[in-house]
Amino acid sequence: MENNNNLPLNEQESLKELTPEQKSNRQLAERLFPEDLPSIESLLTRYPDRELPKGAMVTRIAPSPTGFMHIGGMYMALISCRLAHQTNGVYYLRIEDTDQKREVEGARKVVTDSLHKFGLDPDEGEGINGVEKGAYGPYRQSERKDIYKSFIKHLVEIGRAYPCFCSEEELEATHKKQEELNVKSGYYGVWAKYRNADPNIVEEMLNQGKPYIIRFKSLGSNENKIVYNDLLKGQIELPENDLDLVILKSDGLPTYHFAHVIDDHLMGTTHVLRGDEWLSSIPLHRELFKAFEFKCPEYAHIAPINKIDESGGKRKLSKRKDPEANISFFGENGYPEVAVVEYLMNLANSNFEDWRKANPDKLYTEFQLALKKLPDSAGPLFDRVKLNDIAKEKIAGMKAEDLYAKVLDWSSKYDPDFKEILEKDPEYWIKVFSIDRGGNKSRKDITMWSEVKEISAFFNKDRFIEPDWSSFTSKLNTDEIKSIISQYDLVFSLDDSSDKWMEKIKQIAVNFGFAPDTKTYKKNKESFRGHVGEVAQIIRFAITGRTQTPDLYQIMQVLGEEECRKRLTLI
RNA sequence: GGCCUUAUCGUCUAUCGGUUAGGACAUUGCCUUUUCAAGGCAAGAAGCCGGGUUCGACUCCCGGUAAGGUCACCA
Repeated sequence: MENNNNLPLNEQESLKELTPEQKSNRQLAERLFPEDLPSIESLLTRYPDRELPKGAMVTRIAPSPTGFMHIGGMYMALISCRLAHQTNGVYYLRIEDTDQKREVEGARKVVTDSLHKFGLDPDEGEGINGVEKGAYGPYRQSERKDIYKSFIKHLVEIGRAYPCFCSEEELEATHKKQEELNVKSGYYGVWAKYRNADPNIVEEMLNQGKPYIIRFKSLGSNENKIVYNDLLKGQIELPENDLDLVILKSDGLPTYHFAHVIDDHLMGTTHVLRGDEWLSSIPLHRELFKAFEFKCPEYAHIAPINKIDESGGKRKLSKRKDPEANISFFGENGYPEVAVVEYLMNLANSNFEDWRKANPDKLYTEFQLALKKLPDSAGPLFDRVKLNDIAKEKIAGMKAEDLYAKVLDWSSKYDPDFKEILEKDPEYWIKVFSIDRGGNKSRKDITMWSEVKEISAFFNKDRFIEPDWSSFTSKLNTDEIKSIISQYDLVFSLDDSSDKWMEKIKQIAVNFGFAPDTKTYKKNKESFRGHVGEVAQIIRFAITGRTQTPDLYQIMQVLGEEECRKRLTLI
């Protein structure tokens, strides 16, 4: 059995020899936490140091379950994952659900599913099946209440934490007063009402059942500086923390600051990668680590992904205003996940794209991500155009079969109509997707799966719409266009080789006063009305209703003779 | 307002005192081409401002300016 007050026996025996202050602290701790809590010693044994090879990094991603997976969170997860795995370390997931107000149903699943989708499943913590793995759990902060309480109780015992009964109004009032007096605002020094409160008063408040929170008793001074070395930003001088900040909320859950210190210590995190909004909390966190005599992890404070806002300023991608802030945006539009990942890799280490160019076939995980090369600037702007380019490149490199599978998968979720069309004749659609695909001259015309239906609409024989010739501009008149098409209808054969096919179009072009190729045309522009391209364009438009398509010869091969004839006689 | 961070082509960035300031995306042009793409080649495009230090500064220092962050019982 645990003893109740977490004290080694010999100290318990010498309880009587404590100073009055120590004694009262211990009584207070007992009064505040009468429940049976695990002892610090037992916790420290329960979470032993990790046995990892030298240089191994233990990283984590610690989202709060808001039902929304931010692209910035994914960026952080990617970097954390790469760094840990590159060093044979551990990358784990911890759910930071200490804010009950923000609790959203099914939010954890959004996190695990998103991570899974992008190939960033954690080594420890909750997986897609909802089951936790790993020996350093539980990995949900709401399930670690007793752990936090044990440590807070310890802090009270040693006089480094105390209850505060201030109401919201009271706090606001001090803040106002501080503003009037033009002094630093916050709960500190003389402004910390309950910092050195009379034990009797505290006891009375407690007896009255007054609501309270627990504050950390800071020993720092705003006048002093601490020197901190950020993995990204280098050496930074910050003022010491002197605020008695809340560590345990009235709902019995810890604040981020406290949970961070306890969890990252117990779980053996070596490198904390987090948003740079945390940078100014470093003095507090350092003091907290010191209070427990824990070793401080290394930190890298990473700037968020931004966008230009309405007024021209930079702002973090916003959950409410920017659809692309939500990682699900990319799935809904049908971006290949790997394109998003590689875009993010590029943001993380700008030399990634050079590596990618030199190693087009390697997995991105073979790239050595350098912590030192993470940008230490103010935060990049999200560049959809650049992402699009990467996506096009990725899709162009895919096999027709894989493309079919991906588009089918996407459609079954977001476009059942297209799914049905695709499933009707898989072989046909794979042939469609094979056009201009493979080799190094693949078309880069698809950015996301959602575009495929529209781009390949003319391949859908059942729904082919008669081309709208009024939108077609040509130096040829309607009669000539009609004549070209009917002439072509007479001569074309699907048995023709691509050369022969070309020959026939050239012949028609010549009949109508066009040069058979661009070279001839350019040499002697005056003698021709144009070159064969313009005639081919007419046939293209008749067959597809479009001016931009892949190779027309192959299109006709896939469409088949009957369909081609049908379309050539429509006009 | 205090404290902290950041500042190079339109965008992401390289450079760690001496470079014609490099690359990628985007843009434009040319070549190639049956169209459209792709591809190849090329062009335009940048050191916030002002002071220092130095033989020499994008790089180091100081000041200004601008942008971002932080100053919660949210993380």
